[in-house]
Amino acid sequence: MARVLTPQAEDFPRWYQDVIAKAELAENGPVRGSQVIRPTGWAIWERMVAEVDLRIKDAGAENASFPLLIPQSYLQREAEHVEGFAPELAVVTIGGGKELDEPAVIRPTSETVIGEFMAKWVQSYRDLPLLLNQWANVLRWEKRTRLFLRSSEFHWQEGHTAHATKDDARAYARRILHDVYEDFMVNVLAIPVVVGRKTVRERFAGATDTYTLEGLMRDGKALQMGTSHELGQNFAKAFDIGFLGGDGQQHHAWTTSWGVSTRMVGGLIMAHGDDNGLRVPPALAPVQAYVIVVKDGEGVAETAAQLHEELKAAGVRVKLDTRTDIPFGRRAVDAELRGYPVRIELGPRDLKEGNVTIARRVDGSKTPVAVGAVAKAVVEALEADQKSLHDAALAYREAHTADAATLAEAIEAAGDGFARLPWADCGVEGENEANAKGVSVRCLVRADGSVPDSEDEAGLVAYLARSY
RNA sequence: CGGGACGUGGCGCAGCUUGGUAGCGCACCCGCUUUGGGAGCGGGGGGUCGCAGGUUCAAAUCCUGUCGUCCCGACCA
Repeated sequence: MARVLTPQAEDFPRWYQDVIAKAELAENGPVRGSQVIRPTGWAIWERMVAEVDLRIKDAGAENASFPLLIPQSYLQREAEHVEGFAPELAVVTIGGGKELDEPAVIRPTSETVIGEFMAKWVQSYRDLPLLLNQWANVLRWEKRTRLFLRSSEFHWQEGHTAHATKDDARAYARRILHDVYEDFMVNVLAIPVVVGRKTVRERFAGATDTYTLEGLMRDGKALQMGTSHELGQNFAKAFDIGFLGGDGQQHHAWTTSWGVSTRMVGGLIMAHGDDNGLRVPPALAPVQAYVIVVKDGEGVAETAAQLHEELKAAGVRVKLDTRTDIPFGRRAVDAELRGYPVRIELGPRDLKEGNVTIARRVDGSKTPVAVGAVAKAVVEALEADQKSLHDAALAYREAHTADAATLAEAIEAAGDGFARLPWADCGVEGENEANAKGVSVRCLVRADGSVPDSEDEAGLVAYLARSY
């Protein structure tokens, strides 16, 4: 077979670009750092949106929409926040041909505008918690961009909540972290993640606590797949989000923010993809089953249409391909590039036996199945492949996670995956030293794997890795 | 923003050293033959060589600048 993609082992970054180009997921836009997400890529994102949105609503948050343009002065109200974002802001200074009295920044994130409105909407402790989310695009003038992983403009979901107490805010930030993000990543994306706490150095600008979910890509580098922050009372004070408590006193609210972005598409590609292209977990896949007519013949088109309907009725997301004017090999390779989990191949040869061929993307297997048994076989295959994709990713991560006794050892081990090192043996100095060598502390976790309340807790373990 | 590489039809590249006005593979269109892993043969369309200057009778080839892309590093979802 002709070589379609650069093999991962030969040049991983090149492989990544090849997959995106050949599977027609996305390409660069005309302005540097911008990206065009093509239908195949956007369909994947839409599925992510659907699954995450469902979980966000289960967690009680409501969707709303806030403006793209934010008065520049808003950003300046929270000292660390401005400092963190100032270098990457795009600022609109002219509108309708006239210089604006106050420049407006294109949102890099919406803590500030949303804070302004929360202040209006929250008066009493009875107005809390206020649980908001918006699906939006944001813009950060990135210096070095990569499709999906880091583009200037990207799409995401940003949740913003206000609570009466610190404990309630913390509980909610953690709830999102586990019940929305971790659940989605593990059960839908089939990507095992290390869930932990960011060090002060890696914390979000303006947050008091930042939590993260770190995935391991097939080149041994870590990817931050999502974050959830406790903002303490920083933004509440800056925007005067105050409320009258049951005690008759005025209090500042405690706020949180949390987000996942189109970066997850990049994570999906790099966590599961192989030398034949993308492998999309069935639970996520926009196209789970691909009915493909290999060759025309007696009753072939009819059976294909019938299977298409049957699978649809069985709740499978299915696509029918009857384009016999395009060689079969090309269509099969395309389907593999796009990572469709299951292909149902049929032509005269199969039908003569009363069979079709079920080809599975995960392991490349092909099995003849009786026409009448297709729906059941497909559903079973989808379920099994969801699991095997996850198990393979988990096995990969375990094989690429090393326990290190010293910082030097950890930096060495981080060349090929996660290195675990007691935080006590690393510390801020160790973190700086590792950073100088291209290795960062991805997060801190407790010995039992749970998420710490503070980085000063005893017995914490640091996960170090090279990262995207 | 620092270091390196590179910009030539949609994609991948050759041509540049030794200036003379553009070529190959894939893709695309038409026809026939094909169709069980990116089909074969024949015919055809498409680029002025990232952009802007300069040198020259003449520039894809030389010089300057600029923009962009990719890789590595500093910063981020």
